[in-house]
Amino acid sequence: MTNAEIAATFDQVADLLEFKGENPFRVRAYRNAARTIGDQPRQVAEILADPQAKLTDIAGIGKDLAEKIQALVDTRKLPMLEELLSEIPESVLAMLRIPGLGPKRAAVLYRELGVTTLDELREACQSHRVQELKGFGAKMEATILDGIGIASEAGQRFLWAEADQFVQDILAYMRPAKAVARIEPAGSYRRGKETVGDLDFLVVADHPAAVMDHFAAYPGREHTLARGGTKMAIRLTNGCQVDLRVVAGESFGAALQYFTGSQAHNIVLRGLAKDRKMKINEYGVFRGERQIAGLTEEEVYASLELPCFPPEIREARFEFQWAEKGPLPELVALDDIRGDLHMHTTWSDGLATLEEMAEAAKRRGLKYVAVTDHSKRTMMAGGLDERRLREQWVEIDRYNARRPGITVLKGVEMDILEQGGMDLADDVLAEADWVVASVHFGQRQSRERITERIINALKNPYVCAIAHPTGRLLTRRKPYEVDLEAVLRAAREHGKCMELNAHPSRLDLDDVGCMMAQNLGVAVVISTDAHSIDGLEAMRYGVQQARRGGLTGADVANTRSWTQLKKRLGKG
DNA sequence: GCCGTTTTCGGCCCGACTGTTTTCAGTCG
Repeated sequence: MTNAEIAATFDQVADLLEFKGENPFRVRAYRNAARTIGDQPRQVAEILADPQAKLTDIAGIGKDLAEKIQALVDTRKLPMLEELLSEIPESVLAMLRIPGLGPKRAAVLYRELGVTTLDELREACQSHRVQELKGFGAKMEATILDGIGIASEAGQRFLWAEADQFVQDILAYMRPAKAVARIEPAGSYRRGKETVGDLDFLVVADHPAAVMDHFAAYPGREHTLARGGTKMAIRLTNGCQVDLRVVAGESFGAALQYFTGSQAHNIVLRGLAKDRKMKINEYGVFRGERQIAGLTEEEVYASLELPCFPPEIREARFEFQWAEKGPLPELVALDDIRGDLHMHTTWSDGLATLEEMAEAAKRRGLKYVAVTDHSKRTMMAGGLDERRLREQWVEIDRYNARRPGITVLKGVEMDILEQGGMDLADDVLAEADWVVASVHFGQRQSRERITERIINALKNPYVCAIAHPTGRLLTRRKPYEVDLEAVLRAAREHGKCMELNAHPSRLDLDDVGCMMAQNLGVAVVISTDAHSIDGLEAMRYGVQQARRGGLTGADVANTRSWTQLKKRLGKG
């Protein structure tokens, strides 16, 4: 059983316990465990098999949860969950996705009206049986009825790049308003999460009502969900919820820290404050009644003798351990990237010529690019055979001879064949500067078989990196299954790199994958797999995800010059 | 259910908004 499956199981247990009205801290223990296991860089099955390691060493996993994880790994079953599901039908959990309807009221609906599905709930609302219940009323009934539509499409998250567009539009609308002294986006958007569920904005203003009036007139607004003295929430016509919070200037730092989260990060932070007899809220840091910080985020963290963590790592995963050890390592930044090592041209399925791609990369400040068109097996993408590849390399030589101010490397994206062999002969690979190997065919093979094929490619002396190592970039459907940890171990053994392929809509090797690579000491290459000039822009999304995974410049191979990288790869 | 320089019990982050109440519980982030 994979970490993601175990996490999903614990989340379901938490939902059911919450529904039953169990001790909220017990519920939180399951939620924490789900998050921690989901973020684990190692598969827990591996940890269980390792005599040196213990599950209870993971923060938040005690004796009981360790036993439950063991049971899940051994039997794929959890007796406790089965017991819960025999008491409560799984379908009632859908009710928890209705905004404004939590476990307490959902339990009442189930207990008093026997509602088990969203359809039954709609019927109960329409026949006005809901407003008769104690604690409910006509308004609540209407809210629920409205929310049923949302619940069926709930869980919808937006890709960061999409959310970025919404954010820029809102900022462009809000910033010129007289009432707005300052506005900043916060939340998971600011933390650079791969997907964003809703947007949070923080505003400094003297007259909150004027800000909210302006916000209420935003052209993209569909309707207002809530509005109070300092807080307002709207839904956009595209379905995205936007929260706005107005604060005074002297609380700006505390509020920005608070609304950036993550929630787990804030819980740890407030716990640390409490240990020191201090209190943190969105207005500031307090010792007794006295405010001792709040103007800036730096000040808030400094009051607890902590560094101002970059937003991307505020997930209570490793940042507090980092801070204990000393100054934070410098995370990799877009400016650190010197070359892009995966892109296509009109020689195979790219839209721009070799020269256009090189010039566009140069304008982005890159010093080198590897042109990595497909190999012959990828026929429909116009993959190159040995002869065509050598022809392309003649063109590359000719281009480089003009001293264009950027170095173009002779590369190829070579298929790992269905049977496990390489699509190109070793003699031609030996002439290449940069070979990335990838799985395009036989994606439905078993996890073991695909893992074996990739590990086999890592043994080839001319292969430099594995492209789209988790298969997420290849298809909009389910990616292939692979044992990423085994692949990374093999990469370490053979001194190879792992690619993080970035694309605005999908990323291959996510933040957790980066954490795994870092733990195992495998160098990551952030590259775009660009098929057009605009595709090169995706580098920023890749860097953002690498930062979330805690990677520094030293962890990322293409922050080095090509000369240094070549030396490291043992070439020339 | 977890955790422990207040360690085996008694804590566990904290405040805003809503709707239902008439002082507050539920929900959300």
